[in-house]
Amino acid sequence: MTAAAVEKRTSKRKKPPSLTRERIRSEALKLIDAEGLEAFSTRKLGAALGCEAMAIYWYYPSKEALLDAVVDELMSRVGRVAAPEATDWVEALREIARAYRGLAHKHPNAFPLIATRRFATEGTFAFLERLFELAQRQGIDDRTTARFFRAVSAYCSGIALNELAARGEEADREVRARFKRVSSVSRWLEPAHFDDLFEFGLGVLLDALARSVR
Amino acid sequence: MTAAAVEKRTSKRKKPPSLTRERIRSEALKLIDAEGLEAFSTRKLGAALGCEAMAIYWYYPSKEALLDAVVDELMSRVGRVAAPEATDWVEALREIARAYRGLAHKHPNAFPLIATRRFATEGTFAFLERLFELAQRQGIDDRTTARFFRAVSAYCSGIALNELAARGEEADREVRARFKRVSSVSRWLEPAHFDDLFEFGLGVLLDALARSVR
DNA sequence: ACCTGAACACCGTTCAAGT
DNA sequence: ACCTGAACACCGTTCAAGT
Repeated sequence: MTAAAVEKRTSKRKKPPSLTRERIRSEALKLIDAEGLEAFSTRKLGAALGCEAMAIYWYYPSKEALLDAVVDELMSRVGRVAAPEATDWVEALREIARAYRGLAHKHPNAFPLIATRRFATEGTFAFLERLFELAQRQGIDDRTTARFFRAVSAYCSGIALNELAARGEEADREVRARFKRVSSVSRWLEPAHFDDLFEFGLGVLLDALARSVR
Repeated sequence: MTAAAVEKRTSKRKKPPSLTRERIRSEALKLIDAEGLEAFSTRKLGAALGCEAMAIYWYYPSKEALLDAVVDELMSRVGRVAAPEATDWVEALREIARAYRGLAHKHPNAFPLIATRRFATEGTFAFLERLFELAQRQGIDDRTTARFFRAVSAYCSGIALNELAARGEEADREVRARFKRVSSVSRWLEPAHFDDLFEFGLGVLLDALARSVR
């Protein structure tokens, strides 16, 4: 497309908006990733977008609504990464659990948003719909689906939050040293064992699911 | 004690401070319970205590440190409620899990603090020390102790956060209605089933623990 | 030792105004 | 329709000063 054609196009539709909901949302996530949730503000986001902070309010009614949109995008990603298609429900749940925890590692600053916010946006529902469809095709009743889904998702949220909170816990090492048994057991709770700890609890839950499906 | 005696006492020690770490901490919790975490500020806390906001900084280095102290108090309470003395470790863990979830219901506004903050204060350690001592007396090795402790505590954090986030989720009912399977499974995820869902997942984890102990 | 008060560098959001 | 700019009512924290 020539420069003239572009010119003609853009001059026809009076002028395209420089902001979009998507651009704001993804810039918000980038800022949160870079500087943390506490440091994130609509004013800084405005600066990053090259506009006044108030311009954002034309696209989102509040900062809270914008954060919901960020969560929605991240949750949709979990759904895409772990497409529950060919496998059985136990394995689909395992993949999703891993992808969900992976999200916590990829976006440590944004993850607390997901874990504390209500799990009820468009993108989240779309993803759950496919997951629950698969359960039905496997002949798993709704109650069992609900129970294991809740157990696994709660477990993953908790584990991930725990892992994130453990960053910089070395500072507490001296106070912990005064508690003999805590020190002893804590050896197994260190970051080096995070993968093992996660898979262990997940295995316990999914083994029970596998037994109850058969 | 007569008024004169009181007068003599207080005049001897030049003047007792009107603030203490404990008074500030418990007033902070009261404010968070009443108005929520977002609305909580050092300035409002100052007003509630009858002093300038800045007076708090003589007792705590920052708002963050004060919130850590609030978490510490709440965690110590869980330890006291569920005194792991006479029972075996499986049942001790079950009681603690219930007490921990109970905390979320008693202090819904403060609970996210506990779940997202590092689990490493004086009061928390004192409580864990007793819990891990009990595990040792039962002959449970440190690795198994660590694995199940982590699994159960992560599960409880996640479940509790989930339950709190579900408050006011009725607003999302219309969007959920467009997803057939989500609607169907969600019937079992409603507040009426929260107790059942919690006990179900907890049971799965603790049954596995009971098996591995024997 | 314990607390005040002014000040600094921020917030989210409303609202009238610009283009 | 889309964005600006001033304004309002807040924040956490520093620091000098008071008692």
